Amino acid sequence: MNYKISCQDCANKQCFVQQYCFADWINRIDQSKNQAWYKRGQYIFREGDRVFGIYFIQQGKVKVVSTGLNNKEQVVRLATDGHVVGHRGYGAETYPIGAIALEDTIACFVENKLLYDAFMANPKFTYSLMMFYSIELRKTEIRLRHLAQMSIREKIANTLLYIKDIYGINEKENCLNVILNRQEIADIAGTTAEQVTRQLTDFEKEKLIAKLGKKIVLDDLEGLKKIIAAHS
Amino acid sequence: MNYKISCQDCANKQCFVQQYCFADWINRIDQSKNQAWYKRGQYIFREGDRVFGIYFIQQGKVKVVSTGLNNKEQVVRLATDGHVVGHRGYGAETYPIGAIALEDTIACFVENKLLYDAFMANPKFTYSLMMFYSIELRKTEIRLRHLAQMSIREKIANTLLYIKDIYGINEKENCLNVILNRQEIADIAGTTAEQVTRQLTDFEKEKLIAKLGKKIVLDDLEGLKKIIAAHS
DNA sequence: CGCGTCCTTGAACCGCGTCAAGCCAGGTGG
DNA sequence: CCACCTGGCTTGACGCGGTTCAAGGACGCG
Repeated sequence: MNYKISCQDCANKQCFVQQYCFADWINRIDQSKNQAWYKRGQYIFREGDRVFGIYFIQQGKVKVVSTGLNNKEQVVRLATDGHVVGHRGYGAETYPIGAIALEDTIACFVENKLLYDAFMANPKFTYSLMMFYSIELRKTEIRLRHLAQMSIREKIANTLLYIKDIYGINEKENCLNVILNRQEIADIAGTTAEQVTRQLTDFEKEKLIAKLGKKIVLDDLEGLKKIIAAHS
Repeated sequence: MNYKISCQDCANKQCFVQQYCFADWINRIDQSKNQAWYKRGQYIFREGDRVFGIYFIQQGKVKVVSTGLNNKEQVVRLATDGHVVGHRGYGAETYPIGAIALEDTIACFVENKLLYDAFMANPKFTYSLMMFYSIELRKTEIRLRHLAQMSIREKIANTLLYIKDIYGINEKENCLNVILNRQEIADIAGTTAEQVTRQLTDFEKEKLIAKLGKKIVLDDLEGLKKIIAAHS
């Protein structure tokens, strides 16, 4: 399965190109875009790679990480369908962060020069991307405060809710729509795998969540929200 | 001193409007912009205020803060001439963060509707703002990782360098171009005033910095950078 | 069945936040 | 000009929360 899905046939109606570019520009982008498949764990790009363009996630789940001391990963953001990753502006030569697929993912790559021309010709496209960044910035600033001020218990409750916000919940089983191990959750929360285990066990005892194999069932959303309520 | 400085006479050549709008649009914005003076400590806007437009800092120094538990402030960003504050998109009704002047500041306020029209008519203007957000996002993501992983010592060294990056250094005395008390530094670093005192004293003993009244002299930039080197 | 990987749990250590007391400098008033 | 006062800065002591280390358990896979 390695054929290219053309923009006309693309199921992702969130795509900024689809929504906001003029028809002839969708065609131009369609023709020169580069589409790639990534398996779970594969890098879409790494810290330090040169920036040649930006990636639109057509379908899948991606984490944006920043590698810190002794290879400790900090997840700075989770992304999914319709989101954009990797655009750090022409100012930056190389990526300050990396992007890794959390499950099988399809991303469309559009190269810098073409993008710039599209920005100049499609005001709504540029505007929508600007808004996207603006919203991401706001979210990141809030996460910043949380990481700085929350206790471990709060951080982990918060992380569960964050994952739910981005990837949603499986209707049938009421569990998080993505499978992450303890270390990966810790990397998002900004703590260690041991603490995640401890807190998840506590949450389970308090009937806030349940474990279903590797899946996490959110039984009591309100209860989790109450834990972080002090941080609004 | 409360007259309005017109865009033609404005000394700030970094301004996105000045740089990237067509002449007739500069005039339109000039006519309807609202210019305001703020003294140190005054709010430009508060958390929860309704969003009516965005502020361009003509001149001055501003901190963007987010009030957490028991009124603890976390500084999410420092801003200065030519920067933009307060634009959180039309999606958000109210400000999730507040902006406070760190010293006397002049800001130009442009209202949402006019802005939108300007975005649609001035591609380079929109583009430049998009880039601005993109860069801010990158910086915030990096700060996120730092807050999550650095020790207090590293956080404070890092904070000093951050302040220097934004506000620069006084050529004559080699000291930071802004006066902040211990608590304000702590709010940026994500720690307490006591820890700031301790570390500054340590840094002074190690000849990395010196205290000149309320000013902080950065004697050994390389030494400070070395402290945080492990976090690249 | 045995091995590897991830999860769990306990215990020890330590960094950091908190509290409290003392200090210093600048400002004010007698 | 000095005494006092106030607010920020400094320093020490203490206790808690969280990281780290280590050992044991559960589960899946060959």
